[in-house]
Amino acid sequence: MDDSGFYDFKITEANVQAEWLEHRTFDVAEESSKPKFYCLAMFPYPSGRLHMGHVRTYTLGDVIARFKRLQGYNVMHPMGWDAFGLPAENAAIKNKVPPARWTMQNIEYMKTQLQSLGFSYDWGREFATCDPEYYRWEQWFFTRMFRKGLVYKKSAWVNWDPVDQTVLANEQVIDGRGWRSNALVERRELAQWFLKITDYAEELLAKLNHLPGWPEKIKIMQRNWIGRSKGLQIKFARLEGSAIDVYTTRPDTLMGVTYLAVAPQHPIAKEAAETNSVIAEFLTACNQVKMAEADIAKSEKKGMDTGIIVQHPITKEPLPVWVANFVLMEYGSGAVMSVPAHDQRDWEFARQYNLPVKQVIEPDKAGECDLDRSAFVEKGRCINSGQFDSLNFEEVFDAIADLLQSNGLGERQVNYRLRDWGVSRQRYWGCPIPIIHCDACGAVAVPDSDLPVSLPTEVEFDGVTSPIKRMPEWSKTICPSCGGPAERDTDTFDTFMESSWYYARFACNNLRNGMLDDRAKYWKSVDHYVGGEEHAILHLLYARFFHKVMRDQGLVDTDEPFENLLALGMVLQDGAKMSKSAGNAGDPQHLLDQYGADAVRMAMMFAAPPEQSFEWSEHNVESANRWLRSKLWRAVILHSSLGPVSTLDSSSLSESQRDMRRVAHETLLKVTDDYGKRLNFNTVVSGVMSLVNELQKFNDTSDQGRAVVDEALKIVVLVMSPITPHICKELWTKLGLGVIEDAEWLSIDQEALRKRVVNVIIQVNGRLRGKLEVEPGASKDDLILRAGELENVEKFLKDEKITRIIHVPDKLLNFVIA
RNA sequence: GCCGGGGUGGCGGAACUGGUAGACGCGCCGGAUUCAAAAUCCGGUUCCUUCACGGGAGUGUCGGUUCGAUUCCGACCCUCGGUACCA
Repeated sequence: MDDSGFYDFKITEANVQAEWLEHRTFDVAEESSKPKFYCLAMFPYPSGRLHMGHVRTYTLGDVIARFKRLQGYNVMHPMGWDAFGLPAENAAIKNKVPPARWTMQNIEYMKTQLQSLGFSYDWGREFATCDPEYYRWEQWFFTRMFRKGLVYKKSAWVNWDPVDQTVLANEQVIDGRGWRSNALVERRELAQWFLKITDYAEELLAKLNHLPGWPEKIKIMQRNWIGRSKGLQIKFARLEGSAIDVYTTRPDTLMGVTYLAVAPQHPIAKEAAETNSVIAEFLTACNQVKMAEADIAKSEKKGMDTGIIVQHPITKEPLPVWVANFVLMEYGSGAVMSVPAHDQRDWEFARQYNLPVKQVIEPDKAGECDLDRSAFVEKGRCINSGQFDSLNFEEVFDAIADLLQSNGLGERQVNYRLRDWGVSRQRYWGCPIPIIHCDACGAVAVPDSDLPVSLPTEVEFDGVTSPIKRMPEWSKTICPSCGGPAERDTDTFDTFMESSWYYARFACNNLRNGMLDDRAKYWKSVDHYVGGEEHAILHLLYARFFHKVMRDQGLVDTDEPFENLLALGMVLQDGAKMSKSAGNAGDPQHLLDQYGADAVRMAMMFAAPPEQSFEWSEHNVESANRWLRSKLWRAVILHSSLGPVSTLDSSSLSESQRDMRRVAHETLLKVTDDYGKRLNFNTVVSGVMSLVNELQKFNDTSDQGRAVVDEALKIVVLVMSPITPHICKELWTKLGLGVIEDAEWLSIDQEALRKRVVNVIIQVNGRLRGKLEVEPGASKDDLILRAGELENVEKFLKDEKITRIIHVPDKLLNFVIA
């Protein structure tokens, strides 16, 4: 680190990080004259070691936080741990370590890794979600929702491993078998707690339109996920027994229904199975596919006639009821009316089982409609529909809705694809559900004074049964309502619960007597949220839901948790995402040791724009390290070794000095836009590299030449500092500019941007035929004259008739010939 | 299956509003420096064609709009993410 030449990242990075820690440089408080800026990257699951996906997320978050800090904001940039989850249980089985201990060890190690990457966190705000001081407020909040009627219990299906006698996550079911036992999984029904997220469906949908800072693609995905639709709920009566309800968005095709299809889990299917062993076998087979929509949708479509007959609500004709493996019990009422002529899936099913196809819609215009080849799924006009013939979609929708409504067989309904959020997990390593079951009083919320319901941590964990399910000393308790003997709920929460409100808790992580206080109102919503695109739906939707419930509880006073969202593409390894389950591929540690944090950060930022997925290659770290020491470091050292610099006098510069200065300010303009608006940090790096290349060529050691270099280097070091903060802090000092964390972003000199000459391209029929270097603002006529003199242009215009000449000022001249 | 992305040299990517395709970096090739090496520096590098100037082709595939398309439109192929118990 001496002025004679070499840059030793090990010494500089260690010193700089020690200084940040010692001075608590990035600690932040609420009182400030500056505007607040809350920058947050999705906190990690402490899986053991960081992988390159983490490095990408946290570097991007850090770059934004540091940039905003330089722009004069009071920046909160916290970090914590999403500490509950399945991998801890898996590790506990494998290594015979209790999940809590394994988790805390991981946190300890990963924290050192984050610190060695030089992130500007306010570590005073750190917490882990497995800390009872955190999850007690989650339990408290759940009991508020419970009281408000936002919580209910119903039975729901889970993957059941019949050998290990345990519930399996979808991830743990591989090719239909339990991952450890290899047994064929079955579905089982269990009583579980649900949160009424559907009560907020309308607002969750509507408020997407008030999130201009979110990528359009994420909003589209959420809209589709919520899946609002307008349709009819229709009753198909049976001769005996209760009617079957179906929901349809296409009542215009009601006259074309030829059968009904119900889910294998539908009561009707079960009823049919009672007297028919073949159906019973079929249902068993259907229940051996795991509980994942993708698997259900991809499996071969199969069905069976249940023998049950229903009546068409208008024609009163008898219709058979089939059970079909592709009908989802969770959506709508678990039964659908099938219109093979106008629904592709029904059409395929009808062909497969020789069910009748009845066309009731014809194309409006002379369109394509060949029912021998496929269903006609577009909207059109009714035919073969009796009284509804010739009506269009809207007309028949209303006519049928009115008719069914008047005879009590149907009603208009707005439906959502979004389902209520099942939060019960039959696992150990999670937040205990604060409910007590009493034979006399039913489910009773644990009173505030008894919170938290703590999870015992020193446990024997065999991976099959959750320890708290076989610890009567833990689960046996007294009913808070009647004082009689009662039992605790031994399920734990879905870990998405913890990550649905952690961002708010960072504002007041040390609050002992409440979930949130006024500090959460000071920090308001997260200004910039950074995280992987894989969270586009579930995590982000659940957090949006929680935020609205917290708002209605008076805990926060904004409508949305995340104002701006940066949804990062995946860091791929061998074409797939890096993850805990993939064995923590891509540990950055050896790269940090060999090339340093700045090089790792820079390589990651340079590799690709944030929203794009890319295949990680370690090689770039070496070249980043090379650039930092042999280009950046050397340029500054070379410059400062020549001694003091005089003041820049922009009016007395030579042409080449003015050009050099223009490039510097153009770069500043570009990177300011890249940082602030475009969020493309790869082009920040390439822009700075270009500028440094230009500076190297410039090589002007005159008085004003050095002043130009001095200004340019100041720009280089400051704009690189969010990405490579350690070396830039050192170089900022060497340029005699003080403490870089206290610096302000530089302003652009508009005068310096003015161009002496511009390049105008000359085209013939849109093809490049020549170039002209002219003064800015050259007229079209002038350009035509000078372009005609170019030999290569003349060659193409000779003997041709020019029909048009297109002129884009200071850019292009295009001769159009016949 | 469904929803949402992506596809540009040997590789990562750039081209921001329809206007010079391939910036910047890696790799590779050639050279300088060196006793030699490392490090560093200089030059070249989409493909075909040409001694050269130049010309032709080219941004997943096919088609369309336009004076001009990586950019807009249509169809298709491949690939990645999500698909409600991985987080």
